[in-house]
Amino acid sequence: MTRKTIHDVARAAGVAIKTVSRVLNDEPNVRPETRARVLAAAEMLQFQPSLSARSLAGRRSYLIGLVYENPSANYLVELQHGAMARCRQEKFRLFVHQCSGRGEELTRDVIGLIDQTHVDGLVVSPPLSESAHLIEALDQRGLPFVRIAPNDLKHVSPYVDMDDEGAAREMTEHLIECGHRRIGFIIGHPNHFASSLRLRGFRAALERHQIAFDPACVKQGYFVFESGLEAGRELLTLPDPPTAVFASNDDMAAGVLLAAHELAIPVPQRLSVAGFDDTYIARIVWPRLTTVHQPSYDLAFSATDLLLQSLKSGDAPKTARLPYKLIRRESTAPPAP
Amino acid sequence: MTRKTIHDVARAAGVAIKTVSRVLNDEPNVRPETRARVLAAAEMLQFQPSLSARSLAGRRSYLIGLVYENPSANYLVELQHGAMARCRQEKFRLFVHQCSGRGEELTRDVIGLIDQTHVDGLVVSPPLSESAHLIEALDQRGLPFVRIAPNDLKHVSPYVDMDDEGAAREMTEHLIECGHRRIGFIIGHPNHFASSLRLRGFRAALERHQIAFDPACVKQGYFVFESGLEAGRELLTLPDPPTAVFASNDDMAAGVLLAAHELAIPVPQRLSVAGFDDTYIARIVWPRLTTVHQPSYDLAFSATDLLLQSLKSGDAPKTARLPYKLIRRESTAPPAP
DNA sequence: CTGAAAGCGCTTACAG
DNA sequence: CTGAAAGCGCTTACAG
Repeated sequence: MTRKTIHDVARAAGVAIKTVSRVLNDEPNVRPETRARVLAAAEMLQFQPSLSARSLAGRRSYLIGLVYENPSANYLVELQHGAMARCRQEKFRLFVHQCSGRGEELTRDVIGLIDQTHVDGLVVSPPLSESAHLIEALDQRGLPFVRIAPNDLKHVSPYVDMDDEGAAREMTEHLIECGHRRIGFIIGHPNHFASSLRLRGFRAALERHQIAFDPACVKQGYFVFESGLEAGRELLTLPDPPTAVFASNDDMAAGVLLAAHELAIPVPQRLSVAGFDDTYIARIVWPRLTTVHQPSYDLAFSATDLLLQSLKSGDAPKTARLPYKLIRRESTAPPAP
Repeated sequence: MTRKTIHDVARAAGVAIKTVSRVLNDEPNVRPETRARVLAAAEMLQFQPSLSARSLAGRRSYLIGLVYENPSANYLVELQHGAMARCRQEKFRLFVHQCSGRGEELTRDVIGLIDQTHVDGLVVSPPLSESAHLIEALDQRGLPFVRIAPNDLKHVSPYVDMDDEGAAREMTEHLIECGHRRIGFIIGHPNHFASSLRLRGFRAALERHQIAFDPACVKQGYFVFESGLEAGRELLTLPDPPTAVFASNDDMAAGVLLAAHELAIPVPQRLSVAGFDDTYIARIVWPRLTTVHQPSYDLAFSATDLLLQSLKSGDAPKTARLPYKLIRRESTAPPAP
């Protein structure tokens, strides 16, 4: 059962390999009936063009890379599947690549990926999308790439993002409207630009409602469960503890929930907890989390879409801002009287 | 900044390209000093061999495929990273591929992946590792593959697994030793062979301790949270509800936890809940889950290792059985008096 | 609208 | 121990 080649198809269809190539690549200048004959032959032989041959001969590999660092599993899988789904529509394949290192080492790692695999372009997820060193190297390399949730919006490369600041502001206002005045906040990982945007949104809501910002109510977290647990413990054992805590992602919010349970503080009766992202865990913890739905799948799908478009047209880069959505569940409520 | 080729390296080192090729592939018959010269030149030029060229010219692509269907995010990411880690050690790259369809359609999907990407071998995760149609097609194709947790242990291809039955038996005995006599069980997805193994282990423990098996206490689940929630509600509203529930994975156990919370049944005081897998969620729900640690990362690492070995040697296939571990946390305790 | 030739960057099979 | 030639399966650039 040896692999069929373009020659087999050409022979079966009674044409030259160039014609087969034309049909397969949807190039013009093939008579409809010739095209049909080639297609039939390819179908009959179950022909699959060799990616390596295409990649070596042509200037395109039909391969796209998705690079990431160390996001939470749920977020990562959504990114992957969003990007894969878009690739599949165009017969592209996706290389997912977990990067290592920072700065120069990171850049070397990614450039190595590019040189070895000949990917046509890259989808760069946060926080890699914020690495100035990497972005510069990619620029210099001339390889098309699209960033997800970047920090530098003035850069020429396409990107997709959501309004992190607005979403955080809206969530904070939800808590304020519930009647909370003393609200704790857990900042995300310092390497993620989104962290500062979410903090900014939180502060903006306080200001708008003329609630004083109390630094004691703000803790640094790292987007992981344990950091939320720890911050939660600290906040809830404050002399004057907050009646609500807004964590910058769901994992940390789950940590706050556990801290509350440990301290036998009922949620939401005596404490409201809000998260961010609306990942799987927001729906499986108890009580289920009020959170901001971040469209991770769509962000990746859309980023891949922009990448594919720019590969086709070489056009001016575009951007896309995707909508978020406040999801109210059982973890938030008015404070106890 | 055009890509460096083997010719550039050959020129810089003053040798023929064949010699560069030898050095890069660790072939014998190169004088140490020649080798050193080539290595230095490659390093200086930051040379990265083209995967497509290697793949097209040689019989190896240095590419491995990890195929999966639709596992939970945490499990999937562990598999991916385990396989990637082993690949990286050998300068292989990993293609992760989410399969679609069943039976013939599935097979076509995977064969398409093979034909297009020229992967050297496949790591086949459950439940694909149980698809007779796929396995047969792979056999016929002559492509090396390693199965994770297969159902057919007599097949000649290598596999890795863990003792699902023994683990389930041990967990059930833990509950029995706590003093539980009426124990609910939630079966995993019917397409997964592990589901029946875990059920078998559960029943074996009951028998061993002469506890009657009550079909009313056993519910069918599908390895997803919602199915655990539903099964949990049914079990806990039984006229004579169980004092402990053993779910075949953590996601479903989290569902049982939520059902208990809804019904205001304190865990573990009035209900013990046990899971299986020890994924991330086991540590973030409340109370944290007593569960079986399934070595997913290691399973994938080990599967990839077997695959790489068989690619090198063409040797007789091997198998590996990895150890599991009972993890006791706060969700299980003796029943209320 | 169609095709014959050259070449992508490597490895294989062979020669020395 | 080292190298010159042929070829992997496609696409590019060109010719008709």
